[in-house]
Amino acid sequence: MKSLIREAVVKAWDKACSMELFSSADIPVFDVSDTKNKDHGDIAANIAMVSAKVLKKAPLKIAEILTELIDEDFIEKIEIAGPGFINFFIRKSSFPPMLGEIFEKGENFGSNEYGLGKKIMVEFVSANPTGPLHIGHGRGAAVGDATASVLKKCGYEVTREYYINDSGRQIKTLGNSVYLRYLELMGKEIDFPQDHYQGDYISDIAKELENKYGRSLLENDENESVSICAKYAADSILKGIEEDLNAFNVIFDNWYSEQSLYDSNKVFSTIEFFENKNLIYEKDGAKWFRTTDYGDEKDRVVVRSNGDTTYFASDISYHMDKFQRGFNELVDVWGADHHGYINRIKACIEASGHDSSDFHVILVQLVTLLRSGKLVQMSTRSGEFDTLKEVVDEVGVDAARFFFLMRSYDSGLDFDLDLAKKKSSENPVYYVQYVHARISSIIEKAEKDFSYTENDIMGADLSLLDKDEEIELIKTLMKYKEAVLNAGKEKQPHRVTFYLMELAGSFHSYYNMHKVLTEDKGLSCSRLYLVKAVKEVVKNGLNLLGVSAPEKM
RNA sequence: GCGCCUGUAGCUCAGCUGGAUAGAGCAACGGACUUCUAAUCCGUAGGUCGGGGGUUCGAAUCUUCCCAGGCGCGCCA
Repeated sequence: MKSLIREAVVKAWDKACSMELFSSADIPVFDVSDTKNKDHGDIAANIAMVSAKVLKKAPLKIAEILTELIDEDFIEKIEIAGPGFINFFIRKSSFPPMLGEIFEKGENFGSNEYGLGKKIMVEFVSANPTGPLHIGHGRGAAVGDATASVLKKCGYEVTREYYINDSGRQIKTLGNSVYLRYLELMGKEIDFPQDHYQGDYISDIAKELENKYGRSLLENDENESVSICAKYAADSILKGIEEDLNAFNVIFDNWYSEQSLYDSNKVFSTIEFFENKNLIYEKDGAKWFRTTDYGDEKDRVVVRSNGDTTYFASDISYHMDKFQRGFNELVDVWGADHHGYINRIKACIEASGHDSSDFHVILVQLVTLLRSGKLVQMSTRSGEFDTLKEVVDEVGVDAARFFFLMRSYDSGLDFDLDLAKKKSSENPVYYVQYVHARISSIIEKAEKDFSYTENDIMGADLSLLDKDEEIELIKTLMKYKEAVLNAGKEKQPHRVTFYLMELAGSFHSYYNMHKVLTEDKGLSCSRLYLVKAVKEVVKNGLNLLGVSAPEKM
């Protein structure tokens, strides 16, 4: 609709130019937007104000000229208001036919071609395989997954990837932690260091190793045993992570191992590549990347003076590899505490000749858990849970995902466990899902009690949809496309969540105001048509969020 | 000290690529179930958009300086 208005305005502009009413032929950038206020019609354009300067005419005069040159069937009337807004009132009857698109496109309704022809990778969670996922990872998982879904709907070819930090010091520490617990099981006195992994899951893994190897690990060389422990523990924890994610409806296309970057020599060749470009230099026995050349605050070490590469080194290599694999754009979902890392990665991307604007970091802010209005301690030592699995087990996948996506990721989130479980009006998940269940129930009744068939509904006379609430609902439905596009452009999946809450509100109002099923078959079927369209869009949107659309509640 | 994020109704937050009278949910108050699911709806009340300057036809939105909170500033990952 907006694009039709835009076309009409452009047409009028050209006409005005050819009639020499306007001096300039270049049409300035202008907005065509939905109005907030009904008195302002359905759609407003600000072209008169925007072009006042170039045309050297008063906005009201420009608006007057343009409106006289616009003549379209679907426009009922045009008004000039305020400082020069042109307000368009759309003929009511032009709204209901728009619903057809929803059924024609089905699952593809809402999709657009914004990212067509582009490959994009969304890398998210990527938690170290040294312990179970906690609630913060859950937020990252929900945000990353929904972002990926939205991007796909925006035409991108999307890959969801998990980067496994299965190399380096923390894996050694993990192996050591497990080995020590294993020794403990073998009856040895141990001294368990504070900086090792404290959780009970470490002892559980040690027990598994006992079952598998008996006492034989004692006989091996210690280094070898530790590395067996490390490998086993990382695999086992990673498997648990994958299970928890699957249970959370998050499926990755690819699991990418950091170690593989070393095995294939990619880390080394990346360093060499930048050394040849004179972007890596030696100082104090270490190798430094000249990230300050590209806007970073200080240069960063890639190879320590003891010869070990840093995490940063493999991470550069990893990001280079992403581009080499043919991705045009990269999205990384990180915890907010990693924000200091952005500039150095961007620096390397620029240094490698890629455009850092193709690299988007979604910084997900902290999650805190609330029970009975009180903060749940997030320490692993306390008896209270903080793992993703426990939260999902308690509140369910739908509520958890919806809550994570209910606000902008750069706002902190207080996850209220009691609210998430509550089956009442306070809980927004059900507010949206209820729409789907209600409509399902109406349709079932229409078929059973009234014997209205699918054909009756699809062939309904849409001109009967003329109530204000119906037009409102149709307008809201059509806004879905815009919500998806903006969510994709901005990489902000919460826009879809907010849209769904708006649509749900619009539907519930309508439902309470007008009965769908009546003895009047014609009217009933046209309303069923409308309501079915709502059902489609709700399902479509919930699907993007990874939340189910129940038939019954 | 420097950098990033945040500050909008009593609470939790949208709105931030500049647009008209700043929105929603919860909480509060008053109403609506012989009805397609009341997990719902309708209404009332609630605001110096943290504060001051600047940019312009127009600022919650852009800019600058302050104030407050969170996070980050390793040859850790």
